[in-house]
Amino acid sequence: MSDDRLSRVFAALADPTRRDIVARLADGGDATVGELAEPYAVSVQAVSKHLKVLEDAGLVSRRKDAQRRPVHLEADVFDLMTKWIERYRREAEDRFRRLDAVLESLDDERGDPLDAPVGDQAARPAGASRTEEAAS
Amino acid sequence: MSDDRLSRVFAALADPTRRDIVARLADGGDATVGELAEPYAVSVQAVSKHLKVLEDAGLVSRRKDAQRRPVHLEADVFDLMTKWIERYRREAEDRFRRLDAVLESLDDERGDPLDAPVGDQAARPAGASRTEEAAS
DNA sequence: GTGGTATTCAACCCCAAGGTTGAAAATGTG
DNA sequence: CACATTTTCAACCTTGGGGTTGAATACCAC
Repeated sequence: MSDDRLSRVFAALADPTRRDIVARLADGGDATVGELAEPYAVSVQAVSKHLKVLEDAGLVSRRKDAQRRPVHLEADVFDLMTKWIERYRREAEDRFRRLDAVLESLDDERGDPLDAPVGDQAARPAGASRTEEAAS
Repeated sequence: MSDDRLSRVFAALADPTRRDIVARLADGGDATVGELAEPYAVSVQAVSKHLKVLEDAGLVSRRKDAQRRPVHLEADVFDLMTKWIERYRREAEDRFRRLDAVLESLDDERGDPLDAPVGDQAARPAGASRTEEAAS
């Protein structure tokens, strides 16, 4: 469970330590594993694991510099998230606006509400209209 | 670990089924637990648990309508995520621009690079400048 | 080559996450 | 009241995530 890209990204950011690492890379620039591990109470190995998670999610990449592995933040992934979020935020707001319109029209002329089958609050269960396919 | 708000939100969205539920609420409007569970292969109880996770994260709320519990998408949380993402995306880009400037100035006059201690690519380990406090 | 430093690999705990089934709770309906 | 419907609660199982420690790897410095 959770092997698609978005799942990995969200899962990676669900951990405060990993979010903090991202934050530090964002305003501190690239850093080595040791540097990144220093502030935390946990072992270097643990941080190394965290970095692997971030890497698998595509949030960071590791360069190779002698025995050091400087970690670099890949800002592109943010776009992926933003896109997902914005898409559904938008839809939710649109639907909301449509609902407002319906309520208004109901209030006004007290008759059949346009064409949008919005909401169905506590009315008949509708039952068949669900669209599928998890987020692209 | 992971009891703060953002952690719960990201963790909630790390599951494809839960993301799908959010997506369906976003463009289908409120729906009951049964309706939401119908498309999936899993039990209704499992979906009920998913909804609890979403609710604890503040992504949805449940109204009370007889024995049904219509689920409603709380679009506000999206702002929280967007804010977090945008903040660090911005910083990363700023840092990037600053780096460009430094490289440019190095290229130009071949001397001490302004004041911003950007990047330190493979130079001395710097060692002490890390700022703390995980994302608010 | 010997040694020190930086990072990962491997084996191992512990516990929370997602799933199951079965029963209980809450509420409309004959 | 008896019953069907919708949802949650409770107990349980299995898997994976985050942590640990100890060894292996890779590289620079002497």
